[in-house]
Amino acid sequence: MTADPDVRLRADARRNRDQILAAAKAMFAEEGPDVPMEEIARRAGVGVGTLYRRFPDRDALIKAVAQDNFAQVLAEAEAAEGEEPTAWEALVRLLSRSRALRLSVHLALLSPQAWATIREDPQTQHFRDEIMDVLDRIVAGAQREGQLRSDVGAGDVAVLVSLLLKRVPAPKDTADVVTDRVLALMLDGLRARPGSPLPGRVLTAADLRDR
Amino acid sequence: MTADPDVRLRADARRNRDQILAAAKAMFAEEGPDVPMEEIARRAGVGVGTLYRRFPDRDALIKAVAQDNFAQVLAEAEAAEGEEPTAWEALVRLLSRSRALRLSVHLALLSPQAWATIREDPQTQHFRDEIMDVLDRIVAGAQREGQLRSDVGAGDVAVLVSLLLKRVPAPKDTADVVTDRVLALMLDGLRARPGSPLPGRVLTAADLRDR
Amino acid sequence: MTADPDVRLRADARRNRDQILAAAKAMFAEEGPDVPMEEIARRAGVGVGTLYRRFPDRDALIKAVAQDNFAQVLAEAEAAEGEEPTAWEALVRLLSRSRALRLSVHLALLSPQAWATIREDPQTQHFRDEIMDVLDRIVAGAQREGQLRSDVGAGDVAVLVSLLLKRVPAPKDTADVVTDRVLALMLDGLRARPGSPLPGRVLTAADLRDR
Amino acid sequence: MTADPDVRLRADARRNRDQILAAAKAMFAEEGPDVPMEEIARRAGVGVGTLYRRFPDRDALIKAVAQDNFAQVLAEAEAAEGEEPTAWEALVRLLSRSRALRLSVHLALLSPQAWATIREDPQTQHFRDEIMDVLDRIVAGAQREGQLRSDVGAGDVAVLVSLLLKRVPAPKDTADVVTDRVLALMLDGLRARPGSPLPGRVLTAADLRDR
DNA sequence: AATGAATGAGGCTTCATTCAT
DNA sequence: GATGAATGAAGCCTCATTCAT
Repeated sequence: MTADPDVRLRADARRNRDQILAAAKAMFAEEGPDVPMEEIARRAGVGVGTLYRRFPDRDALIKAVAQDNFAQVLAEAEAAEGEEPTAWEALVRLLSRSRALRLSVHLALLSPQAWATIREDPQTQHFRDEIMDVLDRIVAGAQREGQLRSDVGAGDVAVLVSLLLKRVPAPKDTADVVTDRVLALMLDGLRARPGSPLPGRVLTAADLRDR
Repeated sequence: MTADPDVRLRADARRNRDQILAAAKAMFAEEGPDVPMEEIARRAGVGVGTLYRRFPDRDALIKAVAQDNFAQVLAEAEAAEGEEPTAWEALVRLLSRSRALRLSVHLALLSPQAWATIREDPQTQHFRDEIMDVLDRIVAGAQREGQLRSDVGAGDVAVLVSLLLKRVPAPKDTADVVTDRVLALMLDGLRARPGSPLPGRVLTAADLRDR
Repeated sequence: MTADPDVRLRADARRNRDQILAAAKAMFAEEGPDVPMEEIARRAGVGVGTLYRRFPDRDALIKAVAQDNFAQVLAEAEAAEGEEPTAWEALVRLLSRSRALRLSVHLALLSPQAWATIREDPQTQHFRDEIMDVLDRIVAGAQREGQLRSDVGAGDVAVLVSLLLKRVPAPKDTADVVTDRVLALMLDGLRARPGSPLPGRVLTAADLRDR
Repeated sequence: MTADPDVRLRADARRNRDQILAAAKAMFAEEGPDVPMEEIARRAGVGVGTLYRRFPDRDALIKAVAQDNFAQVLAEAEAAEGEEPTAWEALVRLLSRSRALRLSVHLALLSPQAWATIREDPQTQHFRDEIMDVLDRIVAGAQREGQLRSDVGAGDVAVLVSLLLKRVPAPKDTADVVTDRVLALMLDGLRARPGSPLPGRVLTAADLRDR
C-alpha cells in the first residue's frame, strides 16, 4: 500500500523509511507542515542525516506523505466498490470511511505551499485520477440503481468527501457525532427524490482537475 | 464593525492600523499564517516597526484578524435575521454568504498553532458566542415555520457553515459553481421532509464549545 | 552644581532637563547603561522627542550624567578640604563620602563603551582634573601633618576611592557595614607608621591620566 | 578544571566548545556582556549555529563563563593553601593572584542583568561556596599564626579580593603598579598590629550570601 | 549506511533616531 | 516646544541542509 516501492531497499532501510513516513504523518497532523525536520527525525528514532538520505528535502517528504494518503483512499474506494452489494452502499461506505481517512489526509493540506507542492506531484496526480475513476463508476452505478439523484457527478461527491476531511471545530469527544450527522445530512441531500434541482451542471472529475 | 476601536488613535495611526489589518488578512489568505511579518508590513506600506508598534507580535495580529473576521460574520448573521422575511430564508442567506466570508475567515485557520491562538482569545470567543445566539434564533424560527427539519440544532448548522468556509480543491473558475451545488445539496438535506433521522442528538452551540 | 549651564533655558525646559538627567541616573544605576531611551523618557515623564531635543543621542546623555556625577565629587572634595580642621580628616571624610557617591558615580561605568565615551569627554576630563588638584592638596597636607604615610600620592588615593565606588557583592543590608570595614582597613593601611614600603613609585594624578 | 565536562562530546565538538568559551571570555572582557553573539562566534572560528547548539542562549554562555572563572579562582585558592608554607603567605598569594584573575572574572560582572543571571546559577553558587570554605581556612590559619589581624573574617577578605578584581581607571602600563600598591596597602591594613579596631562585626562567608 | 555536528540564511523583534502632527 | 508615531538597521535565534566522523 506504500506509494513508492523505490527499487528494493534493504530490510532495515525500508523500516527506517516507514518509520520516518509514519512520524511525518503524525507530526504534520499535530503541528502542521512546518515541524522541524529534526523533530520528525527524532520521533522516527533516526538522525536527521538518515531522514535526508531517504527524502532529499521537506517537499519530498510532503509528497511521500500525500502519496501514501491518496493510495489509502484509493484502496478504500476499490474495497468499497468490490465488497458492497450495491453502488449506493459503496458510496455510503466511502463517505463514512472518509472520516477515518481524515486524520491521514488533511495533514498535508494545511499550508498553501504544501498544497502547491502536492498538486504538482505527478505521482499524487495519478492516484487522484485513479480514485476519480472508481468514484465515477460508483456514482454511475448508484444512479442506475435509482438511489442517487441524477444531477450529481463524481466531482460533486469528491467535493463532499474533501469537506468531510476537514477538521471540524468541535471538542475531541463530539467530533465523531458531528461528522456522523453531517454525513447523514449529506446523504439525505444526495438521495434521489423530488427536490430542487442543483444549480450549474453536473461536476465531473475533470472539473476538479487543477489548472 | 472592527473588533477593536482601541481608544482614540491619531488619524494616521488609525489608517495605518487598518491597512496593516487588511494586508494581514490578504496575506494570511494567500500564503498562510506564516508569512514573514516584513511582507505584511511591506504590503501595508509601512515599516516593520510600525506593524510591531500596533501588534506586539504575530499572535496579536492573528487575533486581531480573527476578531475582525468573526465580527463580520456576526454582522452578516444579524443582517440576515433582520432583513429576510422568514427564518428559513435567513438561514439560506446565511449559508450562501458563508461563501463570501470564506476568503476572510479561513485565513487564520491554517496552522494548528494559529488556531490555538484564536481559540484562546476571549474577544473572539465573545463574537463566536454572539454569532451562535443569532443562529439559535434563526434555527428555532425556521423550525417553527416548518421549513427546517426538527432534528438539527444551531450546532449542526454552524458545522455546515464551517465546512463551507473550507477552500474547495477546485480550479478558481469552478470554485463558485462547486460551492453553489454543495450548498444546494446541504439545503436539500436540511429541509423538513420525511427522511432518515440524523444519528446522535441535536447539536447545540454548547456542543461546539471547546474544552 | 549642575555640570552644564547650557545658556539660559526657560524654567520648564530646565525642569525637563533635570528630570531627564535624574531619570537617566536612576535607570543607568538599576538597569545598566543600555536602558532604552524610551524608558528613560517615560520615567522622566516626557516624550522621547523631548529627551532627544535636550540630548542629541545616548552618548550625550551619558556624558551629562558623568559630568553631573563628577561635579558632585568635586564639590564633596572641596567641602572636605574647606571644612575639616586637618587634611587627614579631610581625607578620611572624602573616603567615607565616596560611599555616598558610589550610587551616583558607578552608574555610568558599567559598559566599556560608556566608559570610553566618558573618558573622551573634555568637560568630564576637566572635573577630574580639578578633583585631582584638590586631592593633591589634601594628600600633601596630610603628609605634612605626619598622619599620612609619605610613600603615597594623590594617584594612590584616587585609586582607593575608585575601588570604594565599586558595587560590592553583598546583600543590600550588609553593604554599608562592608564598605565601612573596607574603608577602615584602607585607612589603617594609609596611616603613617613603620611598615613595609609600597612597591613602585608614588602615584600622581598624572599617572592615572588616560592615554 | 572546566566547570562542565558535559558528558562525552566528540573530539571536535569539545574543541569547539572550548574555543567558544575562550572567545566569549575574551570578548566579554573587552566589550562587555552585550557583544553580539555573532562576533563571539566569529572570534571562536565557528558559525552562530554552533555557538547556539552548545549554549542555548546568551545567559547560558554567561553562566558557563562564570563557572569557568570561579572554578579557576577555586583552583588558585586551593593551590595557595596547599603550596604555601604559612597561611599568611597563602593569603598574600591569593590576593596577588586576584590581579591575574581579574581579566577573566570581572568580565561577566558588567551588567546588572548578567550579574543576576550568574547569581541565580546553582553551579556557580557551588563554586562560590567552595571558595569561601578555602578562604575560611586560610583566614583562620593566618590568624592563628598571629600574622592576620583578628577582627577580620573570610567575608572581609572576599570583599577585598572582589575590589581587586575591578578594572582600575589607569592607563594600561600603569595598571600593574597600581594594583601592586593597592595590594600592599591592603596587606598593611590587614596585618595584625595595634590599630583602630574595625567597625561592625567580623564578616563571614554567610554575610555575603545573597538573599 | 547512520549519526549528529556545523553552517548560515532568514525570520522575528527591539530600539535609536527622525519626523509629522 | 512637546509628543509619540514611523522607520529600518541590527541583534537574536531557529532550522533546513550539508558534511565530517
